[in-house]
Parts: sequence; C-alpha cells; structure tokens
Amino acid sequence: MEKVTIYDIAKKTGFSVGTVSKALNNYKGVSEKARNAVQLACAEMNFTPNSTAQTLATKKSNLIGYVFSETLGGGLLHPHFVQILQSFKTEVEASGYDLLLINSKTTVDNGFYEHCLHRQIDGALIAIPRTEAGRVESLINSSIPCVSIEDTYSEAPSVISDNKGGTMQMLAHLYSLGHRKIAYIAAPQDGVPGWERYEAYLQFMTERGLPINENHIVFATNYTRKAGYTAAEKLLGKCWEELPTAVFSAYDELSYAMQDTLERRGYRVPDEISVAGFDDILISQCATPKLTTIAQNRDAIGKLAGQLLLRRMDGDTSVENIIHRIPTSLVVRESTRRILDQN
Amino acid sequence: MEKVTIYDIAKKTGFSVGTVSKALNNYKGVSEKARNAVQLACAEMNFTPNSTAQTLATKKSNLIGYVFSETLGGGLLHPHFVQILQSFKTEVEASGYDLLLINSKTTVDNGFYEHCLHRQIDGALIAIPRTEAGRVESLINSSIPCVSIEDTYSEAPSVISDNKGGTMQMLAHLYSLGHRKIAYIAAPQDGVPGWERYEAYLQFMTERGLPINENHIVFATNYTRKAGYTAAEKLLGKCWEELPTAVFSAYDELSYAMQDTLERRGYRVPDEISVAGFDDILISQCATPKLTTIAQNRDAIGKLAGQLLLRRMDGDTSVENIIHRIPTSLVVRESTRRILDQN
DNA sequence: CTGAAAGCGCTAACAT
DNA sequence: ATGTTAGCGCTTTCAG
Repeated sequence: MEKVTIYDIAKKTGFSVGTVSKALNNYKGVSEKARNAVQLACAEMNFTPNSTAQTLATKKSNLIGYVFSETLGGGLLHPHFVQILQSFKTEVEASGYDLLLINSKTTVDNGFYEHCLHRQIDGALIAIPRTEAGRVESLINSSIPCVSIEDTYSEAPSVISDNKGGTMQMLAHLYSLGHRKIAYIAAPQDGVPGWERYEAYLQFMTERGLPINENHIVFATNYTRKAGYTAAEKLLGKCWEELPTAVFSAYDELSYAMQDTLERRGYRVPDEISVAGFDDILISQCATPKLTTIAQNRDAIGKLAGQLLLRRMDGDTSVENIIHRIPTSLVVRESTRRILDQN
Repeated sequence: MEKVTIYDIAKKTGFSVGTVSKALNNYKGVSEKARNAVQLACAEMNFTPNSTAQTLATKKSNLIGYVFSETLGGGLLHPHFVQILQSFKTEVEASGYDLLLINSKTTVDNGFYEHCLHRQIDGALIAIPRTEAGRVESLINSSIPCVSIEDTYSEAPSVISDNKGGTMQMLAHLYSLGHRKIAYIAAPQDGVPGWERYEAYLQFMTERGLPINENHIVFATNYTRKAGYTAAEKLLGKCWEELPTAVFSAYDELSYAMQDTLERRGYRVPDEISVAGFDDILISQCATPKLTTIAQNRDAIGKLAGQLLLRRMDGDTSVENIIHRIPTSLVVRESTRRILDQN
C-alpha cells in the first residue's frame, strides 16, 4: 500500500482514470454513483494524489517560494521577517499553497529566478534588500507573480511599514515631551528602511525649525547590537560638548546598546536622557528601562502581502506595482520622559 | 524564451533528448563534442531543468519537509526551532535539498503523512511535541526517512539537548555557591524536555541528600512569560514560610517572570535570592540582572539532524533510531551568586 | 556513443 | 456520463 495511483482506484471501481480524475476534482459530468464509488475506494486504499504529476500536467504547483537573503543576519533568524512570514503563510495556506524556502546561497551558479523556474513555483514572496537587488532582477521581471516585503521594487507590489510616519510619530512624541536636542543613530543607508527613517528625521527637524547638528547624528554600520555599541561610543565622543536630551535610533538593537552605554557612563535613562527605538522587537520589552519604540504591524504586512500575491496568481490584473504602506504605532514605555530643566 | 525544455536544446544541437539528458546529468557514454554542444546550447537558451518532471521520472524530489506544529506558540515563531532549522538547512542544502514547510493546520482532513506523500518529499525533519504524537505516527512509521528534534520517537532518530545533564550542571553550580534550598519551577509535563528536566531536579536533590520540599516546587502551565508570572505568584504564595535561596526554572521565560516578580516584591536578585533559567534565549541576556542559564547548542542539533537525515536518505542503514544527546553549557551571568548568610 | 521509445501519475481534450 | 488517448518534461532501458 505504498504507492496507490488513480489507476489503482480506477481498476478497483471499474471506472476509467478519466472519470476518476473528474470525480476527484469535482467536475460536472460525473454520476453520483461514480463519485461515491471513487470516494469510497480512495478512502479504502488511502489514496493521496501525487502533486508532482498534477503539477506537470496542469503547470500549477500550488507552491509559493519565500525568496530571501541570508546576508545581514536576515533570513529566518530575523524575528521581524519570521513574523511576517508566519502571517503570510496563514493567509496563503488557506488557499492550498505550501511554502518553499528559496535562498540559493549555495547554488552559486543559479540565481533566484532559475531556482523558482526549476521548482515551478506559482508565486514568490521576496525579502531581498536593495543591496542585492541584482539577484532578484530577473525574477521580478519574469512572469512569476511576486510581492516584496523587505524593500521596494518598481516591478512588483511591495508591502512595507510606513517608516516615515513612524519616525514622525516618535519625533512628535519626543517633541511633545519638550525635547529639542534630539540625536539620531541612523541605520545603514543601504536600503529603504534606513533611508526613509533618516530622511524623515531630517525633515522633521527642518519642519520644526530645529538645527540639524552634525555632532548629533551618527551612522551604524549594520543592524546588530555590536554596531550599536560602536555607534553609541561614536555619538558620545562627538556630542559631549552639547549633550542631546534624547537619542532616537532607527532600530531597537541600536537603542538597546545606546541605553546600556549611557547607563555604564553614569547617565540615568530616562531622567537625564531619553532613548527611543524603532521596531518593537522582543528585547525592547526586556530592556531596563523598557524601551519606548515604534511598533511595526507585521501581521498586517504578511497578511496583505499574501492577499496581493493570491490575487496576482489568480490573474487579477488590477493589482498594481505600488508600495503599500502599513501604519506603525507608537509604544510608550519607560525610556522616554518629559524634559525637566531646559537650559 | 519562457519555457525551454530539453527538446528545444535537442533540436538546437541536433542530438536526441536522451543524449541531452545524459550530458546534463554527467553520464558516462557521451562524447566530448555532444557534451560541449549541449552545455553551450543550455547557456544560450537559458535552460533550467524542470524539477517536477525530474521528480516524476526519478521519484526523487530533492525536497525535505519541515513538519511542525503551530500550537504551543511553536512553529516558526519560536526562536529555538528557527535556529535549529537554520543550521539544519545549511547542512542539507549543501547537498542540493530545498526545504518545504509542512504544517497541515488548515488541511484538517489530511494528515502530515498524506501531505508528505502528496509532495513526494525525500525526507522530513519533525518538530512535533509528544502531545500531538498521533499526528505524526503514520509519517514516522512510513518509508519516508525522518529525524525528530522536538521530542523523541522510537521509530526515528532524534536529536535533542541533554536536558538531564543541563539541569545537573545548573544545580551543581547553585550547590557550589552554597545553595541548599533550591526551588524549582517546572515546565508543563507534557513532553520530553519538561519531564527530563523535572526528573533531573528530583534526582539531584535526592542524590545530594537535600529535602524535596513540596512548597518549593511549582508547575507552569505552558512555556510563556504569562504562565511564568502565574507560577511565580503561586510559588511565593506557597513558600513564604521558608524562602528558598535560589529558584531554578525549566525555561528562561519562566525565570524572567520570576525575577521580575521578586524585584516587584522587593527582593533583590541575586543578593537575596538567586534565579536561574534554562535555554539561553535572547531575553536572558537583556534581563536585569542578566540571567544565569543553560545554553542549548542549537547549531549542533540542526547540523547533526541534517547529517543523520542525509545519511538515511542515502540509504545508509547504519543510522539507528536512537536518541542523540547534544551537550548543554552553563552560562553564568549575574542572577546567581554565592549565598551570604546561612541560617 | 547515440537514438527511439516507454513510462512516471495525472489532466484534459476528444470520442463514444 | 464515461472511456480513450495524448501530452506535461525528463529519465532510462534497450537497440543500434
């Protein structure tokens, strides 16, 4: 009973494979009698259709590829993407799709597009940073439906947090607490999140007529805590003459490092200096004091990405290659507070 | 240039599809001339073999299923499994396998085995807790090679941390610091990790001649922080007459909640009471004070699981259905300290 | 060394 | 309503 095919159940029921196939796929021209006989036989023989054969015959695999990069510590290990993926998965598997992990790190000679073609996937969720845009170019320009979440591409719809809005939310929060000297630890300027957040900072400061102090801006080399410590040291080395009253970072890990560095140097957070982050990753709730940050709605991102991809795969041509912005939300915890004395 | 098959390159080169196939698969009986012609044509026409057709013909999909459950907040969202999966993936993709996510939460009528059969996977990595053992029974008993990581099954090799050893490591550490009244917050007794850690605690206490105090033992209902707070309250409610000098939990989240609860009640950790955890998840480094815990070697687990599965899929019959224990390591941070005054 | 042809399991015309 | 048959793209005997 290892491999039972529709031929087996055709033989058992006395009907032809064609009829069996039709019955199995709920086609119209099949008698009640045949349908029942087929169902019974399938149950008895424990028949499971072979998706490989189905795919070969129909050119539909019911497979969605999750195309991602493992550089930047991204990929599966980054909770941000995993959470989006989870939500995406829930959305698409309700329509019968399975998820295939595709990151041809090893298959050097073959790119993402070839890999996708090879596996006959019906669509792809792409999480590739701009720095590796070249790797997904052929895929995005192919006829395989795609949706992007990590970065934005003009050839596919993308779903991404409202980085600008989120940055503005936090800055408005700090401003309302009386902060005017707001330092900024920027994320690396190698992709949309880093760019947009930094630009929003500059815009906010300009709009409110606050001076943009070069000594209050520093760039982290990546999104790790280690880079955060380096950036924190650098910032403190630059701004000791005129300390900011608040430090806002483009990513929670950077804020965490900043917070820790400040405490070690004897500054009290938030009494002497406020610290704010972006992302609301798990550690922000565990930090001491708990970090005020901007939360991304990852479930919404995954869900919308799933819906868009499903529509594309269904041939819905009304899905445009535009950027969908998912609103963020301000999470006020303990690392920010009203400024006490202004000098 | 959308779909190029070996027929196309056969036509272009003038050779037959058989020869083309042989050349592509590096078979013996193919002339240098034919081989070169085929390679050239493939490159020019951007040929990518169709894995679906290959699978149908060879019955080998080069697909490995990651079979997991989404209950218990497990699945992709649990960093523990994701890290193991990452390591596993690195191991198997070096051999040309792709990973397919399989968790038939939605496909209620079809179980894991049917799902795997449907997709023709070559092997499966199973992360299913004992509480759902029935769902993987048919899969594990089938001819599909399997390796288990979340729980142990007698029908497949499993790779799992040395829970007993780890528990003993921590208890020995606490003992060496002078602790004798060691309370224990057990994980739910619904699976191997929970069982083994709890049993090891009992064994250690017995071996060292320490009394097993019912008021110093409490069971968490699950692995979440919330359950941890409940357990912490329960423990403090039971043991106020005779406080333990140390509290050891079967999981870091539980320890985190314990630590937080103690601080809120005015106890200083570790000065008045030591707290220890198990797992070394991310938050343990962020807790205040940083948590002393037992680290699991997830990379080693994933790697070994991958190696075992590869061997099984290669038909290596020397791979036994045994439990492979991966050593843990004691990570001493700031939440445990030598006991000061013994009464 | 190369070509022809059968077959993998299923679907989808096309007949009947 | 049911049966027949030709593919889907590739591998693999088996001849030549």
